[in-house]
Amino acid sequence: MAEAAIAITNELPVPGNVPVSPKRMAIVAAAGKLFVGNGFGATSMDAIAAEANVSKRTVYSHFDNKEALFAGVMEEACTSQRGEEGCPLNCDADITAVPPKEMLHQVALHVLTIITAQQTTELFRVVMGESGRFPELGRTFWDNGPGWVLETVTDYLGAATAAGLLNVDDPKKAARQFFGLMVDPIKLELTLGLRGEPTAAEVETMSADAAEAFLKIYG
Amino acid sequence: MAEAAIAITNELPVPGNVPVSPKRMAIVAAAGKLFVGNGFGATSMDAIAAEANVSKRTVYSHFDNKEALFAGVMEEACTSQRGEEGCPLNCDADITAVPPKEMLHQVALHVLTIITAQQTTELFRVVMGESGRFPELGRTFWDNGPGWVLETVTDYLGAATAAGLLNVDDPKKAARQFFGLMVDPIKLELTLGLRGEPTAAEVETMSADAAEAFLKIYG
DNA sequence: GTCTATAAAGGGATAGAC
DNA sequence: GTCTATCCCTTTATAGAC
Repeated sequence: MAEAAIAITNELPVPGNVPVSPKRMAIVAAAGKLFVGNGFGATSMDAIAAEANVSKRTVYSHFDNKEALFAGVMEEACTSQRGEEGCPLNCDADITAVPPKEMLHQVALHVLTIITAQQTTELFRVVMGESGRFPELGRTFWDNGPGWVLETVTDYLGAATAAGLLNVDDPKKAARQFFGLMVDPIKLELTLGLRGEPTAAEVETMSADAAEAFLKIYG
Repeated sequence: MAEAAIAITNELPVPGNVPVSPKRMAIVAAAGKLFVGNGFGATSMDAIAAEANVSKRTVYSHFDNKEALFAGVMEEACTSQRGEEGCPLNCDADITAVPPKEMLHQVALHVLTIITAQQTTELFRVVMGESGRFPELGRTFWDNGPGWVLETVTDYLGAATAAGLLNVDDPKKAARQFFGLMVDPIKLELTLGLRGEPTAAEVETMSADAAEAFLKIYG
């Protein structure tokens, strides 16, 4: 009986067998669209309910208030954009089998492809704008994005140095420098709306430049 | 008669003999405080008028609408924070007389001191959050901040290479790399509220590291 | 769980006197 | 330029029926 009810109200089970209400998903999707488009303060719960084709009372039955809904949207967005699977540093193969230049190039390619995407930029804007008022939001974003990259690269640089492929004295500092060489100031220009998403060729060039510059420091 | 009226209504003339209404200044200051604290969408014109101890009608007599007021706040904030005067690249002395390492160190120190300040971070958050909806705002911020730094550093790197002090083939690209080595990912951590303003000693270390790393690439 | 209806408050913008 | 007073609309959140 209980299982039948779950089957009816949850048409789209997600991996891990966690049942997610389709109405809840619609609300989160609608809220995400409107928060990104209009900002947090200028988005009304009315508009979210209308966009989700759901009554306002239903919104409040899933989320206690506007802030909780915002947090839900960001959690969803962050986890759906992590993209760990495609990362060259996240495979099972021996990372020291690939030349560092090639490895760093691939990592930069992966990271830049994700963070220069239009959708990422729009999410980024909202997170930046609201992280002053939602401290936990900044932490969630960091852990699911830049923080994860830094950690992963730090580990790689340590391993590559241990294998004699690189000459990195402080892997943490070096990872931060590589991060800076990759993303700046392109990320800033994108966020400020001063340029559009780069082409694949441009991303390729930026990645190669970042890897090359990094190797001149630690090669 | 007209001069007398100006003298009465403008108690605080600014350098350049441009008279600025004290009420207008109060409005801009109040709006800046509230926009930073609550975001653009969640800040009301009522609240701004109250914070400025001014009637709402007075706000509308100085700024046509909320957007115009926001633009005014950002223009003021950007110009007041440029800090060009203290920049080592903006003095009259011969820039090639100083060793590049020392010069880059001083530049990084100057830039990092400005952009890691609490006030800058708070402004930065608002600009990021709203630049999707106010394209001109992103441009204004860029021109008065990062864009100016990049341009200035690009010029310096070209001059230093011409003088035989550096070996920079592409000054524009190199300036962007120096920018990345300086500000990332500390700027991101600050914006996300994950850490507080660094100490003077930390800024000093970051500046030295950036200059040192850059010279390993182009020294 | 979901809806319609509504309460209670606050939003942007304006009119007209001084 | 500045103020008081106000229009008209939208907001968040809740009540009560189904």
